[in-house]
Amino acid sequence: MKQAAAPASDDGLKLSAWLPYRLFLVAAQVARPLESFYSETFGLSQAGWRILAVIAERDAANASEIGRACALDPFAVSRGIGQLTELGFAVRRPGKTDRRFAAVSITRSGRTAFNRIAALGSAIEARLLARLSEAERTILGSALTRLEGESARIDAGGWRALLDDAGAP
Amino acid sequence: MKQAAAPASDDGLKLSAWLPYRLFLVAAQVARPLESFYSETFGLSQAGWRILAVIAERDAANASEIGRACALDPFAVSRGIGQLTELGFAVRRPGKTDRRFAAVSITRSGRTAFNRIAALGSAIEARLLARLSEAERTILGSALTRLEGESARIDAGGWRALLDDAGAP
DNA sequence: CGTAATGCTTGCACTTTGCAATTACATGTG
DNA sequence: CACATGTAATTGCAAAGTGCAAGCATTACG
Repeated sequence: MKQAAAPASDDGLKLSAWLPYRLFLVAAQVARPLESFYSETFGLSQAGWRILAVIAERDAANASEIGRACALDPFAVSRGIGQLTELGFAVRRPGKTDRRFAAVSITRSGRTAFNRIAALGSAIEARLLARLSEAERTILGSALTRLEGESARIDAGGWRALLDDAGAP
Repeated sequence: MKQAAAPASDDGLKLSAWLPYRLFLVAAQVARPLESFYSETFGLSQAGWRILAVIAERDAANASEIGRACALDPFAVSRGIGQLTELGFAVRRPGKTDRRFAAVSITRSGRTAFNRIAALGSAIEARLLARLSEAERTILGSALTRLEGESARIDAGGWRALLDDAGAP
């Protein structure tokens, strides 16, 4: 049997031009320096950072709220919170009315850490935005809102749904 | 010591409005159905899929070219190629002139698999693009090109560089 | 030739992840 | 009021993935 180099492309999907990959690439490249900062400075994981950012803007949250807010499954949230409490960046307290929902909130030192990371994060965002015109920023913002919505629907539908409706509403 | 909920936000970084996170979110949500498709259908890993996509558009590539093309370190590339050859989706042949550079190329069945995955990928992209106007697509495309460049520079510079030049060229 | 450099692979320890089972609590039902 | 049922969160463990030192094969250079 031969099994060798087939001539050239059949389907027109070029990875480097495929929208999801391009989004991923920017996100990944930009996440790397940030990640090495918070991981070597605070020993924080990616999930830990995301959760920290979420509880920094709410003043108490339960695990499933956090999960929804930063696209993390319950396991990851639980472990992330565990890490944050170990580091002294968050506290868990049993919920007021329903004690199954533990209320997680950020501590003073958690906020300090958050602010240091956020400063870097803002610097990164500024660097990116500097490459865009005012008009482009506006359009990108509104386009992203729609893309977020659509991608959530795509995710929820699963891959089977994608093949059926090759041309459906 | 008290360590409890601090009042509210200090630094103005809202995760859900932070550009890199928004990009990541779309990319991640959209990648999930695709990933479950190729993983349950072909037993392919994420790295495997990326490499497959790369060798589908070149007709022979060495490991470091592949690595550069899809942002994977040499170890991951090596293992990914290993997986692809085990699945019969790629072949390694010693390089023509310099036999340290093994030439990796896609097989017929690899191309078949690629086309099936690419069909799904294109469907996803189409769903996303359908949410944008023609003008938006153009602008998004050109903006992404610049963001890719800038994010590569940010990545290369590391986090120390980001704090220094709070206001540099 | 022999030594160094290059491209890639492998083995092994370590970390992360996915999932079943578990705990803890709340609520509805006879 | 006991008891089944449902829900939120956690934990233990196996599987998968990752990072890195060391290895092999090959080429380049003195």
